[in-house]
Amino acid sequence: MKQVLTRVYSTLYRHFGPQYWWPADSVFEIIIGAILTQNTNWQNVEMAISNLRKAKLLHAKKLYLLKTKKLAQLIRPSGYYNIKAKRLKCFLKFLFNNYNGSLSKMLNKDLLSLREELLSIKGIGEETADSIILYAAKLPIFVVDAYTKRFCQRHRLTDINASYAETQKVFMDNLKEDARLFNEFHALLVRLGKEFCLKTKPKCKECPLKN
DNA sequence: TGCCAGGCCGGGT
DNA sequence: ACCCGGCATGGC
Repeated sequence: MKQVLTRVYSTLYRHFGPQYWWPADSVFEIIIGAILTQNTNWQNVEMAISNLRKAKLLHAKKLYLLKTKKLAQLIRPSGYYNIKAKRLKCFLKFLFNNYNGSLSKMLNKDLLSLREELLSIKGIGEETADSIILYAAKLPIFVVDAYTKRFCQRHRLTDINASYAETQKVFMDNLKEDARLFNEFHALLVRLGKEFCLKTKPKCKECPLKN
């Protein structure tokens, strides 16, 4: 298994090169994006974030003070905008109630404590929490998303209905515990997924892993 | 034009 | 402990 993963990683890296994830200008933007991208095309998320940027609202305090209704309208292109506005507000309430709005204070703790805290916030599940831990806090946890699961299922690294935790374990038990590696590997799987074999209807013609 | 996208929650078995 | 419906836009 270790060798399989190593070969997959090096093949993808050779093919695509570094992905420079997470695509965002700030830690705050990473977290907002992580919530907005739940079951949503990243292109739509970019439109929503662009709206916030144009309105100069990409700051914790500003969003914290913004009415939920107004926030919902701004993030409309990301879909599920009512529920996502509530989720963003829920996160911001947590941030201000517990850390006086300081992201660095919130993120500056050990991985398991941070994960537990994030999961206690309504609207933040395992993937969103792990994305924040890996890409915002830069701590070594492997992010499992739809592409990651499909990858593991189709390559028989897990069984067909493996849980989030089981899928995550495949990577974490067989790779060096290294945030930089986890970052690049997950980003490469998403890149592969968007372009080739990990869509719900796979198009594997030119998949880099074909051999 | 219908289907899909970088999930999560709440209520029901 | 799982399973399912609901949430919604924009792109192809």
